[in-house]
Amino acid sequence: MNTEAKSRLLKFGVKPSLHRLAIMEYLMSNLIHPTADHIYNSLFPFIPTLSKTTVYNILKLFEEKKVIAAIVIDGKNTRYDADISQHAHFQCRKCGVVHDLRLNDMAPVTMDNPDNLILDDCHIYFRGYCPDCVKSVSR
Amino acid sequence: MNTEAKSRLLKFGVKPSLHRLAIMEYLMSNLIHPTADHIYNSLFPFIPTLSKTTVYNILKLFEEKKVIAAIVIDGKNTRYDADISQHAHFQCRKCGVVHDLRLNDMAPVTMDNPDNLILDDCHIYFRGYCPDCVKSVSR
DNA sequence: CTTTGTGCAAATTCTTTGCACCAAA
DNA sequence: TTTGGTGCAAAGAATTTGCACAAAG
Repeated sequence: MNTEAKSRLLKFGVKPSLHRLAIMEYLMSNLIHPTADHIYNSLFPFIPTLSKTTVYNILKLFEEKKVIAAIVIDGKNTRYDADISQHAHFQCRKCGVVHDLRLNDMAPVTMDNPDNLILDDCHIYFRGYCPDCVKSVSR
Repeated sequence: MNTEAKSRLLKFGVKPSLHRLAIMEYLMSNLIHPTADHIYNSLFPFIPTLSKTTVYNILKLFEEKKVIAAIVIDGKNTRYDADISQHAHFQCRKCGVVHDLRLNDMAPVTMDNPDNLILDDCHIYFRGYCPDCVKSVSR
């Protein structure tokens, strides 16, 4: 059911076209931090009229409206996450998979902000190796 | 004087060629998180034989040897930082400038790591607007 | 010599843009 | 009938690769 996807879009002021709903629903039910390419390839079999430009357009719109979060870790592919709660990410240097990590017990943090920067959002990510990959890597 | 640059390279097991020294020295005295392009353009006038490929080669080598840190925030340009102490970054959404931010009083952090991921490094960055840019942005 | 560093040009990859068409309000 | 969503092809930008030459030990 894409009623959840629909209300999510409406909540953030995004008009729910069929393609937008499909992508939103895909993101909500596949919290694997997919790339634009991944999303396109997954949906194309079911929506043969879908174009990659549209996927990029829609992801950009979603990000601007803050419906989803864009995750940039390796500078190669931008990944997308329908889970916009505050959490950290991990990416394996070898296979590239991205996992969620939830930090516990983080004390209130203060920081010097001598330049009076306006801070919008905070991203935390770790890099390393997943158990499968670490075996096959000479480190 | 590039004696600091030289000892830095030797410390991390990088043979100090002239180009490597020049780039290392540039990074150590310009903690502005430059891009590969920025480094190339800054050094080219003084080293006319320098090629961009070499800049990329050397930066990649430095990063692998952990002489410097690569900073990926916007997925557009990788930036490089000779300051490898643990600190956070800020990038302005408008002008793209990157600043350092130092977090104080962070309590020991625990996290669930159900997948037994091997965590190598941690990056923290904020996005927002610098004081100059926030004026000219309708938000 | 043999290894390593460098450089040119071409290729690759991800993403954006220009523009035209189509659908909905 | 005006706005906005979509799609194709081309452009763009950052980085990598293949290969050849040069330098160093």
